[in-house]
Amino acid sequence: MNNYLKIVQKSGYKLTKPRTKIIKFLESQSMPLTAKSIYRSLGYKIDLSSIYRSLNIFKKLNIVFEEEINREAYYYISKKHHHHIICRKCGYIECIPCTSNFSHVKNFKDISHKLALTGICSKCANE
Amino acid sequence: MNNYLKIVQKSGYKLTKPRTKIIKFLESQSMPLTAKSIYRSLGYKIDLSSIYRSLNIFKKLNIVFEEEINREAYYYISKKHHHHIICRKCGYIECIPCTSNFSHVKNFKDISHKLALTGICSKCANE
DNA sequence: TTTAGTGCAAAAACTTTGCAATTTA
DNA sequence: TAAATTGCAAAGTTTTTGCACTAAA
Repeated sequence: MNNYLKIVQKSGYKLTKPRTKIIKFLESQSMPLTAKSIYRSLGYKIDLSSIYRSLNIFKKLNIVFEEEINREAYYYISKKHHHHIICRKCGYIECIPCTSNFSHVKNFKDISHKLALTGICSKCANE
Repeated sequence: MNNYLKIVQKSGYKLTKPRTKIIKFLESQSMPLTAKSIYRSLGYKIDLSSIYRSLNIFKKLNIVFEEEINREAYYYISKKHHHHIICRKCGYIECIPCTSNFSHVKNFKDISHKLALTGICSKCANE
């Protein structure tokens, strides 16, 4: 069985149809998406509140990662946390590997971070 | 006159009492604050919508910088952009200088970034 | 005096929650 | 069959907006 689904099940959560559909859909996507766009992509069949509930569980399990863009949460499924840069003009997105673990920050343990990157992509810059 | 106030005025904005109060208050604070906590700190006398409007102007003028924590906007006044790390247990905040300009990210120009850092402070870690 | 800014009330947008009905294990 | 999960409706938050009144230049 799909690895992510196994993680859900082994963590004591039930493997329901909505959860399975959300995970399979996220696996087919390479870029971060809002809860609403997942809702739309799944044909409005799974309730938005259930999507949020599932995503919150997946976040806890480190299956799904969240980033914030303009005060909106975007979600992506991945084995490892990374970052994205978004074009402020056209919305084009690229992945950026995560380079820093912030180990240079003293006085704090268990540091987690979110990076919101925006810019103007080369296509838009040449227009 | 206060430097920040001068910038507001020279940029063509009127130097109103609410704007002056917000700037002076932010100058007295060393850590980022939400709009609501500014509202509260100013005795609920300046309307929350005016606080948001002012902050949005100050952001444009690069007087005030914004960061997002748990989908909430935090604002701080500063000559230069920097970062903050917040303790997930007690809320204690420390400043972190900004080290990367993301010039290694190719394909994008005019890159701007927001970093949301959380961790467990040494005090909470020893409890 | 003219224009910009404020306060108020209401709206908009995103996310969470309570609860009865349904599904999983 | 017991317990967890879903859908629905409603509420909660944060942020924005329209408009008449007020204040700054």
